[in-house]
Amino acid sequence: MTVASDRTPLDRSFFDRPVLEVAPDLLGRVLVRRTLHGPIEVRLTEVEAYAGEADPGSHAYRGRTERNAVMFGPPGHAYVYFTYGMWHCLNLVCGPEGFASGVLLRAGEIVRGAELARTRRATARGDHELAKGPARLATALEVDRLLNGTDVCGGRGAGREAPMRLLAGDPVRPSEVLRGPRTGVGGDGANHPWRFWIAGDRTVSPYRAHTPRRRGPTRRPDTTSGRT
DNA sequence: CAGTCGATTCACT
DNA sequence: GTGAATCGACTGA
Repeated sequence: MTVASDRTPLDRSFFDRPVLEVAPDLLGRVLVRRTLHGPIEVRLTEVEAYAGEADPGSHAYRGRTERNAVMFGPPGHAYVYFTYGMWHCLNLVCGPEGFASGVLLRAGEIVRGAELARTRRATARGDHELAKGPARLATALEVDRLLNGTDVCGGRGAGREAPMRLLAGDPVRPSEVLRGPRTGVGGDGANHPWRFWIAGDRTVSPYRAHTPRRRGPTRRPDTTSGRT
């Protein structure tokens, strides 16, 4: 018998803890995304922690920039970035403020609004693939840079109108949580086991090691042909 | 200011 | 398993 998911919104104190404590605690929680066409809800099954300016794998490494500014702000806000010229990824900022930590939401199970999600994720072969991967999750939830900085704890008055909220859901038992190295992270940041996922869940994305960019001859404009 | 490459995904061999 | 797609942030000169 399945216990009904707890729809109590999580408040800011949930995020105002060390990121390595928050990350595994996010598994089984439910993120509600309110779109123009209706709500989409995802039960988080895979996350990764990024731990401050000293973490070589983090966008916050080497300090604050315009892009990563949200990570340096208060916990409970969304850090959304654009990558590979076509994808968005969604993070939730953790405490303490100024430490620049965040949790990348890597995968989840769409538990409401699958039809809506499917319109943006037409190539998904099954519902379990709708949010199987960080860019897929952001796409399924219609998350883009406009949501960067969004308060997911919904301050006063933001309640029902908030574009994103995090609900208590059904946190998983520690015995169900596995951890390992972060996906796609290279260099000195590769070895920390800061990726957390729910054991045996089909919506968890496959691990991939960092793939260094193929170094080819740089194609520069051919100045030896054409008119001179 | 130009070069490099990314917390990825998809099509194809 | 390999390579392309695609653009903007970041870096170093």
